[in-house]
Amino acid sequence: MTDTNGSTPAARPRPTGHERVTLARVAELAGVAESTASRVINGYTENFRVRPEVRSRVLEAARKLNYRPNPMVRSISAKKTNLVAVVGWASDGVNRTALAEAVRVLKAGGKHVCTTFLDPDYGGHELPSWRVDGAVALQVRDPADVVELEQQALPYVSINGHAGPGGDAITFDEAQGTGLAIEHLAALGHERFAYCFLDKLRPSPRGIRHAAVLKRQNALIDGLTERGLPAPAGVDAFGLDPVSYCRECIVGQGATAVVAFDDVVGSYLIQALHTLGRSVPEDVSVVSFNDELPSRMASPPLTTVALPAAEAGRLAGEMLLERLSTEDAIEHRDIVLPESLVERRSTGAPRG
Amino acid sequence: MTDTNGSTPAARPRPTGHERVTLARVAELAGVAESTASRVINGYTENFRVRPEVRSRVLEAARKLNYRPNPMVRSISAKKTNLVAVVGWASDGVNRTALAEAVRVLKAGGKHVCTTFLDPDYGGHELPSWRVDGAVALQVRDPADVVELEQQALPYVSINGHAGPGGDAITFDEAQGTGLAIEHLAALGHERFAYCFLDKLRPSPRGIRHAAVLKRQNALIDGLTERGLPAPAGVDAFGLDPVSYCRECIVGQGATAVVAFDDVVGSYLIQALHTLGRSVPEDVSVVSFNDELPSRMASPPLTTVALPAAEAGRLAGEMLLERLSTEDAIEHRDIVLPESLVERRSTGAPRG
DNA sequence: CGACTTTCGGAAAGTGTTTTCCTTTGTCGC
DNA sequence: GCGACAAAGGAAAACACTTTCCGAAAGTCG
Repeated sequence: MTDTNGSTPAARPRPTGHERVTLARVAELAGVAESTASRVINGYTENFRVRPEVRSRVLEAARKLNYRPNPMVRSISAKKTNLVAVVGWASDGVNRTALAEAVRVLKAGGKHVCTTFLDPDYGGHELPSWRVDGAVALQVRDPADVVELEQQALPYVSINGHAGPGGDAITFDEAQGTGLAIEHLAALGHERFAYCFLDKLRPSPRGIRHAAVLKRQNALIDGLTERGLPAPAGVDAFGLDPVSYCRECIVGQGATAVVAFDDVVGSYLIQALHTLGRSVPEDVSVVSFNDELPSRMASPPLTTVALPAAEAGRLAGEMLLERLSTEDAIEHRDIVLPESLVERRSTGAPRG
Repeated sequence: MTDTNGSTPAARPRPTGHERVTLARVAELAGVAESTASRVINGYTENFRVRPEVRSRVLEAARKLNYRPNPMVRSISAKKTNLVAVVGWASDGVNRTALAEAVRVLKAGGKHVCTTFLDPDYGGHELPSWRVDGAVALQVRDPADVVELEQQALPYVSINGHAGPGGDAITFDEAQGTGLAIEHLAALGHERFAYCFLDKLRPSPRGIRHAAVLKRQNALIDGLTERGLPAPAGVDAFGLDPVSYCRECIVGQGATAVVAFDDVVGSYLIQALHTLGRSVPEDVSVVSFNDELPSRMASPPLTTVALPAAEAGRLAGEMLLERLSTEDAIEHRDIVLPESLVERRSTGAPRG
């Protein structure tokens, strides 16, 4: 440190690498064969015993050298990596919750998890080139996004999105959830609906929107049609800020009930309606989706359709562990989880 | 293919694995040695030439077998993995923007990036056990979070957080940014300030809060003291919803200017103040931080202190690439990026 | 005391690539 | 026609570990 160019003129200081400490060096220091060191360090008990003295000598040597086995090498003979990739991008709270839960389950099952930023918005479509044992796919909308997984016959579970024949899909029943919202609002006496997404709130570089956007919209259209109610306003409103949206698509169209794409959109709507001098729920009722924090923090708190995100994540983790633990082929499973309505204070009977 | 149980009765169908296609199989099919196949596939030109015919035979064989070199094995002799870990969790928009940009730069530099969910909230503190060449650390607050990186002498760059002597730190000048906010508000004539975090909005399992929460708060306290103004209200307000906060800490304390921790908090404040019948900026001025989307969508749009998140990410990526490309030790760099004030419509002179 | 079984631990093969070091073949100048 | 030299590509070592196979020492039983 003090003498910068002193002692070792030829040997450059290798900040990375550090003359990697290998198993061979540990074995040498402990005075045993590599195989013995390997078995001691991995705690083998079958067909192998060592005297406690040798054992501790090996462990001591490993500790002293700060030995870290190279898992890359380890995985080459094991023919598995214990790595699970997350493909796709957890763009919102529901996906993040589900992912976090799936990761928790997978970690508890001894797997390592790493995301790859596979979202096309974040650097393209390549499969993780470092081999993984399996994958969790997040909200894949385009079947093309899983062909790589299918081709490599990699076990995978798709959350909130599409899965091919080689994987499982866990999705939310958007039609049923939207049905709950319609039912609730219709029972209160609403007849004129609007659907609100506020696309400017979530700029999507590739222009691909959350699959749920369309699903909820279509379910709403279908549900209203079934009940003989007019089609919702606002489905083709793009590029509007919240206040403009409210003016044009709610007030302007005489809508008394708004189905908001999610809680964040719902929160903005309430705020914008206030700005326009309308109150919620007296003038306009708002139902949102997801039951995330914003729905509770809004004033009034939002009536919202809750998605079982954590359960989806847990299931995904468990199903993937199951696929990883067997050599046998498991056939495609398609699990659709029901949504539920959480009634808060943003909905009420329409005026008059 | 036609005879399902014909030739190999013992060999179970291995859904995973697929009898991995190795370089040896490619070489065999092409009728060349493994070494030749390897060199062709990697496009070697130095000290090596092949007849075009052989070259194309190899490439054709690789294509036909859908050959993917095993990067695990490759990394063992290369002594590097081309993998960069992201440790920490991109909890908010600023960190996410910075991360996305860093990832973009790193990918452009030929690295693979994978996050490890190293946030203590998401599964504990272990270092990625699969070897990586370097790391991007996100908002590490506790120096203990980088000791592993230091110990392994891994090149790393810390964004919006602490770095030890072996890494670089890129941070935002929160004191300077907060100073801009104070200056702006003081110039308008405000004297009674509040600081608002709304902790309930961001539940943090481990109870560790964003480092910026305290930095901005302290900078505000110091800045006000310097100007001989009273200490801000609301710094010790915990567990309140937005409306309660506004009632107790703003209206109740006679504050006319609020510094909000970020744009989301600022948006909620505006909404809550409306609920209480106060208008922004006539009754209360609000300045937030980050300049994310919510600041533009709020009504009125928020005056906010912008953080150069993308630049931080870009710098982080470039500095890490630099560290990765050289064997020489690079000494610790500490880069502090200035913040800037974006004036919108949530601030004005206090009433009368 | 000899024939066993344990116990302990080393030697070596295998894992899929890269890379170094060769050998073989063809071409050119004479 | 023959030595030299380049072109083309194969054989084998190296990489860091795991795992199988085996041998020697030590204990156990009749």
